[in-house]
Amino acid sequence: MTSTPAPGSPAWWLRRTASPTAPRRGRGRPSLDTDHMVATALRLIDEHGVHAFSLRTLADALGSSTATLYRHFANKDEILALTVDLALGEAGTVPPAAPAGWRDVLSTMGHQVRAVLTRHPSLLPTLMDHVPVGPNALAQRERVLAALLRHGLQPALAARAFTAVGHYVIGFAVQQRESDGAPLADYYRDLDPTTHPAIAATAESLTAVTPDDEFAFGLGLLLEGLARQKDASP
Amino acid sequence: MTSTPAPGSPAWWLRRTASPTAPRRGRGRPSLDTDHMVATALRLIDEHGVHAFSLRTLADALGSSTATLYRHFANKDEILALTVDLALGEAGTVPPAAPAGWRDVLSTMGHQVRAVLTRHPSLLPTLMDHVPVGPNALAQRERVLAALLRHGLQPALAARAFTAVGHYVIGFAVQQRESDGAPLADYYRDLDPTTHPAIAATAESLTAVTPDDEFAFGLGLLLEGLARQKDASP
DNA sequence: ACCTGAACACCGTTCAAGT
DNA sequence: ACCTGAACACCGTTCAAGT
Repeated sequence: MTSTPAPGSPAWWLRRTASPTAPRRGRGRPSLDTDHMVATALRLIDEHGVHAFSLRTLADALGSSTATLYRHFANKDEILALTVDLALGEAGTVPPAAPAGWRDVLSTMGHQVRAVLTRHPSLLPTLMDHVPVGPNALAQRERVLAALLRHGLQPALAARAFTAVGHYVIGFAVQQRESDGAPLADYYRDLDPTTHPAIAATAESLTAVTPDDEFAFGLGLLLEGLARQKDASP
Repeated sequence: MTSTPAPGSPAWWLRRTASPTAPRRGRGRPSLDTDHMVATALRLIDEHGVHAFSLRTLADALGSSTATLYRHFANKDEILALTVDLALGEAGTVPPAAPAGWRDVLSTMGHQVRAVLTRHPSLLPTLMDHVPVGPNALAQRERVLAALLRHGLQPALAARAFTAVGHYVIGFAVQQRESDGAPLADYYRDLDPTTHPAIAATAESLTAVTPDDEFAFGLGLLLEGLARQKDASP
């Protein structure tokens, strides 16, 4: 009895990347069909949000039918996972050409992933659902980890640092996301100061800084903590 | 033209908490119906996962019908938000009775929220969807921020620290969540070492530590970074 | 006044029937 | 061999009809 791995799971990716239906670039006929379908899905999600994305809308945009989609993908989750991986491929080469050190590697990675999320904010829910383990995500993880090891970080610290920066970027994007057109900080500031004095007091200072400054501040804080850890057990 | 706030949004919570249908504890007849419905929803989600949770299953469990649910809640999102807030209410009193300092406050908060997520892992996707702004979430934020201010943290740093710890706990829970029965670390370790040498090398060290140690390590790292920031601009 | 069966407009997924 | 209309079993939400 062979178990069928759930889409988006590591085992599923292993199966998919090993299968002959996986897109082959370089040699042979590239399966442009699949690539085009995923690109179309990404565009639809960017334009109308992941909430409005259905297999019927994708089939319509492709001039096909929903049943045909199942000849290219196992199910909707697979399409969403491929969409996220396609967007992560836009992150560019991480680390940069000549990183000044491990801090530079992680800082660049953080800003590049943030750029991807800024370009595709609708992907945030899907990105949070599963740890991305598609080919582009794996390639990025490999590049960054290799650079960190090259700069002398211990393996355990390198892995944790990669995860910490990734989580920070996603967490920041969630926090920054507006609800109902008004930032969360406005909501906190308008709370009754007598029942929530501390929230109101701290909300004032929240709106003083720009999102970019806030992002850089938190990222610097994270790297500072990592540096302390590195020096503590070198 | 009055805009109808989206469920789960700050504006929506303002409307709901101000409405007479909101549960009133202490005085008058408590609307045990609503509380019981939310508690049942939480139990169903705990038992069968948020994926299997539908209004029909909730109505069946209550011996009622889906249409009746709409006399108590605006829609499904409202029920999910109330479920998350109910679970957050289990976090206990944060900060502890006699915190040794702002580090103790944040550390306790981190461990308590982690305990909630351990008890209700199925709530993770819902918790990531929206920043929780229900009554229990607000009360916790107020308590923690007040304690941080009392211990001398600047308002801006206190707000950032609260958010950073919250994001860290959620991010850790996502990372720890297993997929397909096998931890993510196993997947990384089994990758081809020739194509992904750095991932394989760092994966070995990932499985060496227990989740509890890993959690405490990362939290300590975060607090270390915050301490540096506090000392830099007091 | 309060509740609800049944309908509505969807959804992901499957498959017999077309070419 | 490849595609797809139509069906299936759902879903959240609404409302006319019951009591």
